[in-house]
Amino acid sequence: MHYHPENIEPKWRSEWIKNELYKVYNDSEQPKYYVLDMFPYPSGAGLHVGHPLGYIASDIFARFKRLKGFNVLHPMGYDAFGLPAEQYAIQTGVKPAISTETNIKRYREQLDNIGFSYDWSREVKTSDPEFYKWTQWIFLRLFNHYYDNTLQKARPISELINHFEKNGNIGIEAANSQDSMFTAQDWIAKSPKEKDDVLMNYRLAYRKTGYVNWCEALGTVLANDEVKDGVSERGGHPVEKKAMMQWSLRITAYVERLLNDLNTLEWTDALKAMQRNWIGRSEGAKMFFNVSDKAFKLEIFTTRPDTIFGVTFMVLAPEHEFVSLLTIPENKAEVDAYLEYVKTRSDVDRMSEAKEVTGVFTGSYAIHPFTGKRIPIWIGEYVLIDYGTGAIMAVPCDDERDNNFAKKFNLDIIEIIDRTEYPGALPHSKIGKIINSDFLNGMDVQDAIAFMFDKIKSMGIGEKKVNYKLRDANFSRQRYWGEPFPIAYDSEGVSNALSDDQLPLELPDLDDFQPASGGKSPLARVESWIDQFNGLTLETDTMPGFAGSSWYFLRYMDADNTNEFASKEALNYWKDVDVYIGGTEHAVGHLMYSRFWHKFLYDLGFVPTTEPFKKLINQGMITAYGYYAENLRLEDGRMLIGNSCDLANADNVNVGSPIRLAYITDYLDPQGRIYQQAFTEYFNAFGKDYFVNGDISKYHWVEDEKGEFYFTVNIVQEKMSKSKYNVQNPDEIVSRYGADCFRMYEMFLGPIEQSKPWDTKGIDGVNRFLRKYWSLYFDENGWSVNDITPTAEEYKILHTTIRKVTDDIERFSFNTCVSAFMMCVNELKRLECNKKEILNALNILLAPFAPFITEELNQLLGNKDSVHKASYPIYDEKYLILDTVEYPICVNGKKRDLVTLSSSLTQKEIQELAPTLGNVKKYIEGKDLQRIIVVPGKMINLVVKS
RNA sequence: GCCGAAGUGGUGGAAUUGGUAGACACGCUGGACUCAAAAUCCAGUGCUAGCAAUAGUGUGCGGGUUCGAGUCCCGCCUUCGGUACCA
Repeated sequence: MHYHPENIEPKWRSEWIKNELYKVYNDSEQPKYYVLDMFPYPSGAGLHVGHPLGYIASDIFARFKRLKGFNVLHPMGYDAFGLPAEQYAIQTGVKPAISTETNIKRYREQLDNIGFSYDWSREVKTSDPEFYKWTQWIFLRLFNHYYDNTLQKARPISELINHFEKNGNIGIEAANSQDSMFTAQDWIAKSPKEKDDVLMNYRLAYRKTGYVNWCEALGTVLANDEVKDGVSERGGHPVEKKAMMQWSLRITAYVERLLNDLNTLEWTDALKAMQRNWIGRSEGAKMFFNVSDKAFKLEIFTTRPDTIFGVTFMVLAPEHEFVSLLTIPENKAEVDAYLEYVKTRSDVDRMSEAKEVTGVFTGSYAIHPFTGKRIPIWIGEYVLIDYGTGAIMAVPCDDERDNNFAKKFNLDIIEIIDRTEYPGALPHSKIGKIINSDFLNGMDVQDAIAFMFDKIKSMGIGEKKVNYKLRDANFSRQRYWGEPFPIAYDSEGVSNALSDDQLPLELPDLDDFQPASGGKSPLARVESWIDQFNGLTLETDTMPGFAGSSWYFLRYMDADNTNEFASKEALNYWKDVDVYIGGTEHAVGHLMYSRFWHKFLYDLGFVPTTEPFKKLINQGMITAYGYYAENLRLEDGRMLIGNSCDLANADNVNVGSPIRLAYITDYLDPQGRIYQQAFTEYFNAFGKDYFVNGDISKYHWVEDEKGEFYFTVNIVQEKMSKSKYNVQNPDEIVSRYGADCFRMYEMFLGPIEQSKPWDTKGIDGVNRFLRKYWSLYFDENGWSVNDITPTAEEYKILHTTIRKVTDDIERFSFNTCVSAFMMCVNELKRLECNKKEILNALNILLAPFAPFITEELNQLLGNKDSVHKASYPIYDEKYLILDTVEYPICVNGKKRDLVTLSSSLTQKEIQELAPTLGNVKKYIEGKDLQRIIVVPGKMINLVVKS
């Protein structure tokens, strides 16, 4: 009898489905446990070996918890809205709904192959109207609430309107996007459109014109976390700042709670740090500067009010609203030219090149609040419009950027900090003594900061203020494949929320997915859809990918509910996610938005917890090796330069940048076969095919004096992705070795939170283990398990393994679990142990890792019920105790000898006994024995002075 | 630059609170079985010296604390991840 997974696995797969083995009920008496995976985007490439890493870990954990007696919710679904499906539709005409369905089917097959214990009756798809009905429903609640800063809670917008009618906005402490005051009379006098505009300043989901990340290539706006290094996360297209009317979510209202509640979470420090970083809290002061000959004041934010006497100029962001007001006629031409120049620069330009200092003088002056001096007001792109107030007071002596700016444009620099008494202090650090600063002279920097907070407050020119890097989340996408906004506008442009019974507002069926003119979504062309609510015009933007993913984990709790997103009972029973497993790539996007939505739903009384994910495990990426040729020279001496990521811009790439190796399909050889030859040689060296993802003719050829062909190879680890053609498919491994082997091998690779390159060279070891495990149950005559009572040694092996595996699963150390199983089986094999009591317990122990082989053996062992419904074995200390223990004898920490002692001896007894032992005596004879250190079970250490 | 994580054999990695470093596996070497191969099994395998027992040495580098340091402290180096004209 040999181990044949291909005979075992399909059988149990269908058996489990038939018996609804993994169905979970909400009315259990058992304690609940919620184990969740970050649901995948069903891409056309299918699952690769990286996806299941986290899924396998969570599946093992879920199965373990089930065997431990918990009612475990372990669901799966699909983040089914998104750009790739729509891009695909534009290219091929296949409708996103269709391609998404196809991809989901494929994902499901692949997932089923691996033997996950998901309760598929709770499956969710964010693109399903029955699901996005509730996404829209939550959006409407966000739209209809504002954030009360005093209560630190979301409140209905109707309360705010009541207040406006009685008192205007006087006495309102709310998160808002403006702070001009109005009275009750002002409010009543406003037109509906004006009222709508005012309310937009308070709503948690609101519309405003702002500078957004516009991606021309994708034809849509992106959120900050969807932009990486100045290009779009999806596709790597350039992104520019553009002023547009957009929906936003007021996540900044929750910023303090999002920051403080991090302390309550069992997340890694790294991840919490990322979130803190993204939130970017900094304490400082806002200050107002009078402007010469102008009625308005200029507001700035600074963390260093102590440096006020070092201020020699001011700088505004180019987009600042005062730019035109402050530009004097003589400087207008120059300023306009500068603004024009700034407009042409994308984010990549601003980031990539060496920091070049640019700016222009407006011609206006601010007045220094203490010295009364005139301070020139400049415009510079290093000041960002969306941080602080978009304007700064420049202190060139103590800020590197201000310093560079001052040097470039010959502006004054006044030294105001003396660090000579603090030799270790770095320049620009908050350490030193203030000089040249009137009443601040001689003060310590820290004291001066505190002093200035009070000073500016008492003078009425400013006050303490906390600033954040976190911005409100851009929530509009000019795309088709997303949730439509349940918002319609009247002829005045006043926004109207649809009523709950009009939900879901479904996407219309479409044939043409090209963006509509004016940077609008394809929906803008579908008049019948836009005008379906008589007289009103529907919003044509759709929600971004993170809309559905911000709350999907709640839907699993009660996935079929048609009256609520989930019932109160379900929400109160399952509460929150106990363990959430997923990649770090969602550290600041999905995880931040989910926390925000969850807190909002908590404020409204829908969910019982303030945080959605108690514990978070970050699985590392499974990477692939990427082979890049560097300095690839051809036989005629010319050098091939290029960069696979952006072939269109290959001309701009520097010599030496890596080129992705490519197998050329439509190779345009400019001269002859020689180039073809060069590539072929390279590829043969690796015995693999590579594909070029662009047109070879766009590479740039450079002359070189040497007539040799050579290259250097750079091997890097990189993300698996379809675009890199390095995807490893799990199905091949499963069909060759079986799902059990695949699961255990992925766990055996190393700690789950670590990134590691995919490599199959160790898989035989795991396969050998499974065969060895199987062979414990059989001999040459077949089934050989017997009922003989196990020996003490056999019990010891079993119980050591139970203890090790139980502890290691709890701390998500699955690779060491696999090692423990291997060691256990090796030992049992050595003892030729085929006793039922041992094997039955071991089989349950192994079940979470290898569900198929254990289920088969469980049946052969004569157990009627599934092994996945068994009770997890508990280890018993009594089996771990040995009669004798071999102690190493160490002298001053160095191992010298061994001594065998009874295991019943206490630490103290050994300490007293040790000097009398013969083989200890010889080490202490003639020496000065200071003391004896006994580590029970580990060692006896003699501390001697020689 | 700043924040975070990590550096251990030829390789992946183990060592849970400071206590025999290298578990478990891959690979490699030798052997058994076989006409042969595959598979399987047995033995060896950090490095240096030695036929060997054994001795010395050894967890990125340099110091320190300790009877004892991969683990703790101080100062560096390297790699990876995040982030950046954030005032």
